[in-house]
Amino acid sequence: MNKDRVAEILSEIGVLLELKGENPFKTRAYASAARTIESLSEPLEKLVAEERLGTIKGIGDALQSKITELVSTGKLAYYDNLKASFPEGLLSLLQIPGLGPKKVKALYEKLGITNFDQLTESCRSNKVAELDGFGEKTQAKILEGIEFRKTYASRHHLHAALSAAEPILDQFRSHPDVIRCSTAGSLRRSKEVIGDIDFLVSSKQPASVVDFFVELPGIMSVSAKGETKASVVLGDGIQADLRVVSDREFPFALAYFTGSKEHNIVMRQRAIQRGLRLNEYGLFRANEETRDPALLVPCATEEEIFQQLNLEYIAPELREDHGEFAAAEAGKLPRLIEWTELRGSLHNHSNWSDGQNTLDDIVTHMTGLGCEYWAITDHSKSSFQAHGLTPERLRSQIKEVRAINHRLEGEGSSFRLLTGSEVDILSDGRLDFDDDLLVDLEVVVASIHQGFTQSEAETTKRLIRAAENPFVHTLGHLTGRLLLEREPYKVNHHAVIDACAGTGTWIELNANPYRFDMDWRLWHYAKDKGVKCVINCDAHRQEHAGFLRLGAGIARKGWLTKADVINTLPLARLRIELALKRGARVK
DNA sequence: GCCGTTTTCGGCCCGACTGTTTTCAGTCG
Repeated sequence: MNKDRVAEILSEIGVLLELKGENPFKTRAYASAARTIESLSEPLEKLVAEERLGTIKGIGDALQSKITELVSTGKLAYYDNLKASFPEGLLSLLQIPGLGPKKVKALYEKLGITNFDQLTESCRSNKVAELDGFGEKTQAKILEGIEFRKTYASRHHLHAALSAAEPILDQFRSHPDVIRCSTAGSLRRSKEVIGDIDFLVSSKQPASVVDFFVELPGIMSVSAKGETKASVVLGDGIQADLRVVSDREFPFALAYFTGSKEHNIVMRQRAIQRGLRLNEYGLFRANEETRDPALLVPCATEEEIFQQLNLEYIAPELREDHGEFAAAEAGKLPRLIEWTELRGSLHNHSNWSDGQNTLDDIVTHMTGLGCEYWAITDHSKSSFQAHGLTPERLRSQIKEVRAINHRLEGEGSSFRLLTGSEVDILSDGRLDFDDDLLVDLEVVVASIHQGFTQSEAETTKRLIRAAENPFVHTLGHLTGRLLLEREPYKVNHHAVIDACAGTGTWIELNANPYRFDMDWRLWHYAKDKGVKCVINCDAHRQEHAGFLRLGAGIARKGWLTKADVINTLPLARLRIELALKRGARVK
């Protein structure tokens, strides 16, 4: 039983207790313990074995004994009994907007509703509207929610949310009543998957801005609209929320709505410890909730709020309560990488395998973007589905790349293509090409493309074996996950990272927004082990060069700096590192 | 269920909006 599964069970216990109508603080204790366990940096088994669980904040006697039971026996009687007291599927009803634990409880107890079909049926026959606390509108909203859920996913890839948000932000920027504006929430924190888009605006005319927002073209429906906030559904099914505040309140509201929730809780607690109150309206010298301007500690920017709480400025990407407070207090926050520091991508495809563009097109486009280099790493022969290259075709591609580089040199261009391969890691961990071919390539990325069903131990062993090949520079997309589509294959990340630390092998941060693989939560560990990151586009068409920006956002979430990322190096230095990686093990 | 320089009980982050109510509970972020 791994820690993710333990966290999942604790979090589910929290929800089930809510459905039971338990003390909300008790349910919160389970939810908070789940988050704590999920973000542990050392193995849960070790903590349990050494009986150190109780030393973790938020885990007391009761949770310690439950987690110990889970980890050592793989089961938890308390959870099994609790789960058995509710019908299967009841929890899924919570996914409908407007339905929380209390309403789901009422639907279950009064009407015996346990699934979507029964709920639809009861709404259609008007039974739901007759319940206490429900009404016509609630009933209609539930039906709408069920329908919406069928049509659209409730969560979205980062690039989809960004492309929907940026034009709207531009509209706000040019609106005369808007003073300052920003996105907030998970989008601003650069989370890999976004639930909804949050906009924050400061204005002296909030009503005018709210009206403007709900009237924007491309808005499908308006779900809520008040004096200072509104919720809409955009054309592509993404929900967007707007909040309008005064300009004095803007930095406080920005910090508040950027979150994360966990981060905010700590911020508030820090304020309370200093005899202050922090909310979305300000930081106040008071012991109770207030909005009294006379008590305000004025802050013009987010930076000043952090200062008042004796913290270094914490970048939005780090606001997950994953150690940022300890570092900010000690003045030890890293200077995070900027996407403009990236100079090229070391894992990309061309029309030689499954990419769209010719080598010449790639040169023109990437030169135009200001890149210094671009590695061509088409698939290897076992990836039939992707027209993987045979050794012969790869040899001719190497010749063509060299010819192009020769031509570029003659033209006085400093841009270079790099020869390479995304070589398949076969089921037993061997590579799809022999070493005598790999040695002739400048860049080798090794990735898994088949055999997803192997056990965690087998896949881990496979990756480690690939990492140990001296000609491999980088392990590509470690888990093969496709966000919101395909589960990652099971990998013991820590073991793979440890192995890479030993061999000097780099790990890819695949910047394709469907992948963002390796996950940001693991980079801090990799960085501490001295493992370098390569932020790769895995580009299959030239527009994918834009993924570099997204990848840098994810790298920032992983606490990475310019020095941690190989492809911030200028070409000459990169070539030295590419050679050193091999030279360290090959004479 | 957790926690403690307010310490073994009594707190636990808190405000906006909606819908159902007629003063507030539930949901959401």
